[in-house]
Amino acid sequence: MPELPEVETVVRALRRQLVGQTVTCLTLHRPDIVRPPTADLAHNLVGHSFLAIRRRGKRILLLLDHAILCIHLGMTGQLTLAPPTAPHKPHTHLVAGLSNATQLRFRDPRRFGSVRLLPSIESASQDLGPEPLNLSATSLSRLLATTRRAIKSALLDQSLVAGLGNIYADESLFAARIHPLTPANRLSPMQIRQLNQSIKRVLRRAIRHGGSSIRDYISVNGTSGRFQDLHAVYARTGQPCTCCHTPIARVIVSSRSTHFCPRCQPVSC
DNA sequence: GTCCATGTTCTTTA
DNA sequence: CTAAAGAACATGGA
Repeated sequence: MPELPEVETVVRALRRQLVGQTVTCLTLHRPDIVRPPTADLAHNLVGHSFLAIRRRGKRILLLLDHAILCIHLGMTGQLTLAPPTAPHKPHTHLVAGLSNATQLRFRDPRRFGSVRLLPSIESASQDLGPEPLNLSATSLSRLLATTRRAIKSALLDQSLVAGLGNIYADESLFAARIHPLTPANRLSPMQIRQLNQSIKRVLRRAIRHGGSSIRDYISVNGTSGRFQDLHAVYARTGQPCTCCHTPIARVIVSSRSTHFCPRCQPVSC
């Protein structure tokens, strides 16, 4: 489940190896990962160079001279660099040959991922809230005041804040000691400051550890992240809380598994 | 064979 | 009308 830290890890690795490379050829094994379906990827990529690489929320932005290639990893997407001689893993949907004789490969068994051609950097932020790493408590407070949904549900909403998914929403709420079902607009100013700080700390620490390799996530050179070993609540149902040893509980919020410590994250009223 | 994992988008409900 | 909840998508693994 690539979320902000996993995407950031991929982007940093790609930046070192991909910037300056020119696309020499393109093979699209599954054209249905390209959106819109009418976009002519080969025409727009072959002969063009990658000028820069950025991340926006969970989106990977490869800047070309005339457009932006926007890649979303969905749930199981992998973006790797490999020599042409390396065998293709199943579900490899796109292969771009590069001028340094390596290949940029995109595989995605579940095909929730996508590859888009965008006209401008502004269009890459369409429907996305601010970056959580540059967010002030005041801004977060204003955003959360607009909804009465459970805070867990609000944190998953990319149009509110961009980049958190199920793992880091749960980990951030645990670090802030906030119950995931608390209505977003009922958090105290103190809780919001705590949450804002916790989100940043959790995300920075996860980035430092190369993200979480839960199921399919790997970085550009095929290496796994290490942050899954440091999760306090995610996928730890029934195991003792790292802080108070109470068994971690699991509830469903917004039809997603939500993990929390009933003692460290009490319902606040 | 059943159930579960989840990011996004579309549809339905309140 | 709007906000929120729910369904659907896809596929491998337990």
